[in-house]
Amino acid sequence: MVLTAITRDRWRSNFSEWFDWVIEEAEVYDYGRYPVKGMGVWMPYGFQIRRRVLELIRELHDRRGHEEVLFPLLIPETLLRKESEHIRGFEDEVYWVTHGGLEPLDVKLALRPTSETNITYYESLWIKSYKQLPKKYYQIVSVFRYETKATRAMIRLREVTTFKEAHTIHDSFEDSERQVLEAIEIYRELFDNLGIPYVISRRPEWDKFAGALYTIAFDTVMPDGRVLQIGTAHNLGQNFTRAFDFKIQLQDGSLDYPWQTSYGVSDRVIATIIAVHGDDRGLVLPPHIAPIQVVVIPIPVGSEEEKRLVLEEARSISRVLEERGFRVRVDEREELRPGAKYYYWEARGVPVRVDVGLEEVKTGVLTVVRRDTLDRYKVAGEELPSFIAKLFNDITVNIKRRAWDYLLSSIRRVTSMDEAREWAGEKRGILEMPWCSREECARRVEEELEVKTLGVVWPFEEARGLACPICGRPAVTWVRYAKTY
RNA sequence: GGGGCCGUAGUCUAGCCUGGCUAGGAUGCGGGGCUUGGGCCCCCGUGAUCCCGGGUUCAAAUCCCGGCGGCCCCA
Repeated sequence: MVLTAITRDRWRSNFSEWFDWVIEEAEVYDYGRYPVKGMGVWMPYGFQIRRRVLELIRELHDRRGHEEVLFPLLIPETLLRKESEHIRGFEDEVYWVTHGGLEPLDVKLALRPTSETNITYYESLWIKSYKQLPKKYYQIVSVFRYETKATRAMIRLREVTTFKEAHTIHDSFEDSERQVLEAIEIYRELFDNLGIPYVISRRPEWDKFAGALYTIAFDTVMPDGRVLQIGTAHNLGQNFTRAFDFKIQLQDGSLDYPWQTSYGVSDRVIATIIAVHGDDRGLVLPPHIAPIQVVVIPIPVGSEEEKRLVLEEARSISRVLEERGFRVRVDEREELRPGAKYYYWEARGVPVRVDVGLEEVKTGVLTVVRRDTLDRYKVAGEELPSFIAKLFNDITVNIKRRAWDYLLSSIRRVTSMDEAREWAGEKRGILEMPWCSREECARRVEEELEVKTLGVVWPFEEARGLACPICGRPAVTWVRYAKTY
């Protein structure tokens, strides 16, 4: 009866294949069949997961005074080219609309790769005074990037269908700095809420957002040991407002360019929920975002009368749980046997299962199984709602701790290149080394270990008394490297 | 940026090298029977412009060229 230990062998050793399998098996996202590279379809079950994540994102922004807006998808070339660093960073991956019907357009139209330019244009029309600031806008939209590298479902797309981009504007540099901190707090809260572990790094100069003063990034470690960027926050300084010649009146009556920040998260948040919590049987969803939180499986055995009793009991349990606010489904399908249903709902990550057979009907004691560990419990019927509520909490805590344990065990802090080379032999996770902060040294490490620089540990951490393992100069801080997606 | 592998029912796959028969199987789906405490079994049925376009040939899923798409490795 108990062949219910969870395994994560495929999850760990064959992550790409596992990921493609799970999003299809759980009917989250149909990828690879659409006749345009890098584009996929959110299926009903996946859409519901996505919707709950978006609700959370909206709540976190709204609570802190952000206002949701919706800007046009098409950005004329003239706007996109206003800020020179910005266009240089995006130029080779922009999709262009060049025709209206058969007519070639005078001004090409970009499918937005991001919206700094058209939003700044409107801000310059709307905002005239420091009294209107700070202003915090956000939108959740599709963005397009003509990726030339291999695309992957939900992780590297040409149409990013779920891009939450926030754009803020301030009357001083200090206030924009405070805003970057708020952005970091929002993302901490978002990822903590979803049980997603992360490290925060300040990206190196050569890898910051095109047009920004600097970029703070959230990264996580995938089961295969490669690192995925899951959120970024940029201080844009006055770069865009200068480019748009956008000035406001300050308290002392003078005119100056306002300061901006922008920060974003994408489909990758959902991909990460799937990746960090899943196992060889499929999804493991945090209860608060699971479309179905409890599935009741009737086990119809015996006489017709006994089958009827079992089904009625299953329905009655479902009603009670629904009244308590749980999202419940009774799987009454007659063509599937209970075992097949277990696999079905486990693949979809339903947090809790309740089995109802003749035994349960007779004794009033129910069999409850939690998805994250597959542990079984015997629970008296009247205690079921409170038991499940507590179980949700346990599951949330357990999967978060498990994910954090994995991330923390993937970080290796070293002080010499010998140790770094040893780490590179395994190529799993994140390497942290003292750094003199010169690009030259980081580039040497990138080249020798075949990694990318994630950036310096944020918040800033002194590397007291240590030397840069490359040049031997005194180290200023700690820097992170990893193989990335 | 460079290299390699691959594309056959919804899905997975055999056949391709060595061109020729009704493109075979599994799974799924529809119907029927039997069953139901961890992916039951049996019968019948259904489903493929063999990715697209061009070429070679009496004949192309198979060989050649181009495109589109997917996966992997290296920089």
